Amino acid sequence: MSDSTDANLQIGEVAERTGVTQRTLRFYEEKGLLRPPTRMEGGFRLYSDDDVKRVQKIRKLQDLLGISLAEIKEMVDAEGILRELRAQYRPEAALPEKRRQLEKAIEVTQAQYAIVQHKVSQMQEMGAQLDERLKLFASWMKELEKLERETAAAGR
Amino acid sequence: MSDSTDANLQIGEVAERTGVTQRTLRFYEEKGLLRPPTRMEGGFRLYSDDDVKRVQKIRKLQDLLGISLAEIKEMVDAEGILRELRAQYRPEAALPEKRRQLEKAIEVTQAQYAIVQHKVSQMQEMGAQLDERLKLFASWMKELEKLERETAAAGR
DNA sequence: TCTAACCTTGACGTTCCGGTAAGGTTGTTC
DNA sequence: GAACAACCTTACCGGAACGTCAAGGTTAGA
Repeated sequence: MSDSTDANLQIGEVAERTGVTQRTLRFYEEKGLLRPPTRMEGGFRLYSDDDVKRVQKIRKLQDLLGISLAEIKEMVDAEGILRELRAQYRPEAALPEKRRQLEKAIEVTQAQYAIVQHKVSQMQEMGAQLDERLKLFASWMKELEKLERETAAAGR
Repeated sequence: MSDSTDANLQIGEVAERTGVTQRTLRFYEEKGLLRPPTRMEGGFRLYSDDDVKRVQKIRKLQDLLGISLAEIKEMVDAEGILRELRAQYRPEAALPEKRRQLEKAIEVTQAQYAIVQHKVSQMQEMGAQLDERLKLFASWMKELEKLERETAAAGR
């Protein structure tokens, strides 16, 4: 079984895999969205596959939901809790602590779900409007073409 | 029939109706997203109902599609063309010009439609994942509660 | 006429990075 | 083992899309 936390990717590799710039990866680190990676002797950053996944998650949340990095941090931190919960499932002790973590994760996930549902319905509405408009344009275009043919025939 | 281009709203009114700040309205004007409004003698800006609608359109595009103001400008300009086409429908003259405008409007609208469809499907996928996760959380929660009850019973 | 509420134009601050500079590290080749 | 390209480091400036004062002008009502 592979330890998925072994860090062996340099920043360039991660940038390529995730489609973000090295600048962005350092920025996320600065803002606490990525844990400070381990370093080589010379100071080069070393990332793990988990880091790659985390970056991909961040980008998806940004792209689809269009929310701030601060909010995204809350969400991905909740993901971290999920991993923790799953990993040490279950030491039987510290039940109240686990319960709080789980409640927090549920809360964040529900909020995220609500945003998604809301946006989906808004966008479907928008899509319908655009579709109608395209049909209108198509009919206008036919009108125009007819007029053009008539003009051409008259001018002949 | 009311001339919808009569400008009688001050910037504060418009800000309130649209939910954006006055700063944002001035910024949109600066960037060409809103036509420079007429002014009162003292220099106060006067907006029309059409301006309000335009601002609402801009915000919706930004919020739902998360695209740049430059791209939004293209889209709302295309809307303007639509209004023009509809208004002077049809002076019979300048057909090639009209055709080009219409083609541009169709192109922009189709691009917008494609973005919407793509995002909708991505978000639906995300919604499904979140739903699954919530179910998982719910089952964990039940587990936790069972453990708590057992612990309480043993400690009694 | 005076005052509260509203507006004006700056100018600087913030978020989320992109670009570029000036220099250190790594790995390969001669 | 010295050179060299490719890769990395920190650091700082720039831009988009505004937020937030600041200092003063305008309007409408008492």
